Amino acid sequence: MNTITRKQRELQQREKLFLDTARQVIRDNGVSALTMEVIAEITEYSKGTVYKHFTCKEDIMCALCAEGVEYLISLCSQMTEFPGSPREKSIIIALSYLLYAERYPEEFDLLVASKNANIRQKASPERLAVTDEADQKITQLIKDQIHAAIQCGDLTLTPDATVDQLCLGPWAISLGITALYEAQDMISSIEFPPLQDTLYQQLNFLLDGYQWRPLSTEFDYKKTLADAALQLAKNTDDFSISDTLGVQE
Amino acid sequence: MNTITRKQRELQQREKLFLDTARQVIRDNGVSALTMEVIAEITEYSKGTVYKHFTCKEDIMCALCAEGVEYLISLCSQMTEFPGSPREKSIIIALSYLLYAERYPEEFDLLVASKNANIRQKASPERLAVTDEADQKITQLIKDQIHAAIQCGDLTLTPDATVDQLCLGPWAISLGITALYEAQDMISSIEFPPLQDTLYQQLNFLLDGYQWRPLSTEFDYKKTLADAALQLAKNTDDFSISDTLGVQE
DNA sequence: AACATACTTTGACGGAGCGTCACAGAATGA
DNA sequence: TCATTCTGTGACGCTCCGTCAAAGTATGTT
Repeated sequence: MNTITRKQRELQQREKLFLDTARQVIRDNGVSALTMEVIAEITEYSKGTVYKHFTCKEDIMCALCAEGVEYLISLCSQMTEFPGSPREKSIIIALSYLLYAERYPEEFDLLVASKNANIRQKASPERLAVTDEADQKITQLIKDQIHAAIQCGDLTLTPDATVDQLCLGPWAISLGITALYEAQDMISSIEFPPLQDTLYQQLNFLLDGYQWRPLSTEFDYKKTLADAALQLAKNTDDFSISDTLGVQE
Repeated sequence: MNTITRKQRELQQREKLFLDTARQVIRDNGVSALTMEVIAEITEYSKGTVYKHFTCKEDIMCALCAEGVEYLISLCSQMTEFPGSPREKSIIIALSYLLYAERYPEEFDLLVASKNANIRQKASPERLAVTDEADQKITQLIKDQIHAAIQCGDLTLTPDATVDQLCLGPWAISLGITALYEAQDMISSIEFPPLQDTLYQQLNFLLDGYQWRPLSTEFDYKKTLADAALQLAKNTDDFSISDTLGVQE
């Protein structure tokens, strides 16, 4: 009877092994180095066995994305535990995104690529449901802040703007800026300041445009960021985080 | 003597033929259908000849991107000839971007993908220089509006914001929103209003955050958009443009 | 223990597509 | 007419994908 659960457990473990291996390959040698054969070789299973878990290469990529978003969520929830206004927390969420993109650029590329139809239509529906669930959780985090801001009077919805729309803005600007920065070497027409500065600044402009109080002119969000980074650094024992976010005590 | 120029002309014509063919393949059957063999077959040349023009598949993709941006620039310059304030023109530029993305989603995917390192590092340096030049032109269009706005007092730079940074914002938000909309079927957590509404709205919020006058509360940019769309429709004899931009008389 | 049955794993295989290069063929010039 | 140079070709080798028949292993039955 409990052999079934043992089998299932083993299967789960193996899936984790495959995914961990895939992630490591990407971190070491980039997305282009990720092949089914390589995963099979490293894990000492055969290709056929890998295909028992993942319908195709895109399926693995989407699975990695979902895990990436889950990691992002764990960063966010650690950082938003820190007390602060909804706007402070929103900024912290966006900068968690950046933290992820800076540390694992190859995986972030995957995240951008997986928003593309050609990848998604190959992945299995089951896998896509999982990635959707992860996306749902992270948008919920942002939506929560928007709702909280409305509740406490920091933010007032204009008739033609919904919570969903306000949520799209920060998401899009984080995605867009980070994607552009990936290509900065190839765009000579613009002088790129450090990524974190641009994202911090543009996000503040956008939220100021929403009239989301306290405005960036009324409150120093740099301090929020520094505190949150320190908090996270303590939690994870990793003090390079403060560097990445460009905050110094 | 002039046989050299004839040869060159023929070569240029053939390159155009290859690119037009590639674009058509993508429009008809998507990026995944684009193979070197297919281009050779359709044009009735051999694969080797195609490789005389393009170092690899990514090279063709980057060439198509550059042409796409050139098309975008032609849209923009048509629309910005229309009289208006710098902010009006900036909004028109962003919505040209949308116009392109809506009409040729597959080609827009390419544009997003080509911002990714894995594509760029395969393409030839010569080709990348051309795409960079195109990017340069379009950022210049935005920068021109920012400079004009500063000149006439509509916009004041804060000490920590440069023209380049202000230029990144609208670019990133246009890119980010359009990319997210490509994936909207797979993101169930957000109710997506029509793309043009979201972009129009978020861009206004962002520019309001810049304190770029006239603010969206002081001026009806919907009218600008409708006028510009009508202008472009007349220029191109294509009245579906007004529909795409969601403006009605 | 011996056998039957069901499940798991394997890697050889066919296929798609990339990029190359030796050679065939055309153009140019002497 | 022949030599030389330039151009185009497509067969070939390679990599990687995804499949599937067959080998191997576990479980259950007598």
